[in-house]
Amino acid sequence: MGRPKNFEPEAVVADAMEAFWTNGYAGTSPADLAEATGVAKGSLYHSFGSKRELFGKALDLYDRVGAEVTEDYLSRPGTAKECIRAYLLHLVEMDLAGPVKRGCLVVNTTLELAGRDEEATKAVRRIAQRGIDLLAERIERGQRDGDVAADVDAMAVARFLMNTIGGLRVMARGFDGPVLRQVIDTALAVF
Amino acid sequence: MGRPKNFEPEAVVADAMEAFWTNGYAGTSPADLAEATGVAKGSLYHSFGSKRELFGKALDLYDRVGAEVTEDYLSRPGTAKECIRAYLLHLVEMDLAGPVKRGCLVVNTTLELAGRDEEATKAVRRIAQRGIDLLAERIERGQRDGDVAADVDAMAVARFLMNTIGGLRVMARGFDGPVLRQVIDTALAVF
DNA sequence: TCCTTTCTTGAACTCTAGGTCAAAAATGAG
DNA sequence: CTCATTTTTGACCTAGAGTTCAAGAAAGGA
Repeated sequence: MGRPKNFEPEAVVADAMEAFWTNGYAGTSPADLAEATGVAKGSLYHSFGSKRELFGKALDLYDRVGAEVTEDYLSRPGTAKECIRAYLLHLVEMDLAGPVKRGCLVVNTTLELAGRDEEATKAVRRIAQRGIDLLAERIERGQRDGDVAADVDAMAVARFLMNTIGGLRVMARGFDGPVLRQVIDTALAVF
Repeated sequence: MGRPKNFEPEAVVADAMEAFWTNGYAGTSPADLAEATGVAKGSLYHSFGSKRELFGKALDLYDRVGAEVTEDYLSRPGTAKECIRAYLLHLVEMDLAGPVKRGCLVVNTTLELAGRDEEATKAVRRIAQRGIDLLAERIERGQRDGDVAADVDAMAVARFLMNTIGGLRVMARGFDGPVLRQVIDTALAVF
């Protein structure tokens, strides 16, 4: 019973995610969130408790979607290197697609909140680790399939690739497509 | 004539740089700056015009010091790869040394302001480009010295290395020394 | 000495962030 | 229909950000 909700919480979280992604955590005010979601400030607080909690849900959503995309790219046909190249190129294209360069919510959050916000620190660390694990698994599969040399240290390369992704997310703010694609080509030469 | 300044502008800029570096641009209030520099708010505004202008000077100082360190490491004896490895290890050590993980002011600024602040966008882009140029020069020297293969694309590798540095600055927020050093080892295998 | 100039400082001001709240509006239960 | 329950909303509140300013202090020049 009681008055029914006027909005879909999932949709509101998605809208909030877009706002945080574009303007950062501190850069997104409750008023901004109200406008972005179409839900009044008071209602947002009633439903989500605080700006910080809503941000937590937004980061979770970002992570879920991102993990899905990663798994999709890494399970496509082709060698490990082909899959990973396609995945990295996709990330760069996404970064450059929009009119506003907003980078990656996880990287942005890492730099804005890691070290200052306990929960955010753990969250971004967990998300990065999962990305590394997915990459390592794909490289190991490549070794079983015979398209990656057996003496490659899969975990080391996976960590390196995650580092490269982080770098691309920074570089994408100031460099253009050709430069970023050249970085990808150079990075993939390590294995 | 007139009353003499009570402080050394350079020292104040250095203190302000530390504050911005630790807490970010938005995260550092005029009150914080007054405390960090030991100069009253009004005086800071009198001398520097605005928080944004003071930040500009702080970023400039950071850049000058950083370029000096880079040039120092790259001009030390040894092969190109040895110099660059020492330089990257130094960056990681600096990142991990302090009790607070503050990363790199340029990377932090890139993610916080690039795209929102015209001048900051140009500044970080210029700083990154100079880093790339210094790395490319050192690699070319390595080719002349015979310690880097002649068929290496120096500019491509330099861009890749700058990307790796950016990545390390992100990863350093959540991963420990051994992981970061492994990333460096893996990255240096490209040339 | 007095004047001009430049610097120093805390008080004061405006604006916004982040959050709370009370009153009104929808529901289903009885 | 009335009630209990839950949601909706803008008004309201407090704290702090970023900036301006007026009053005073420290110099050198006439």
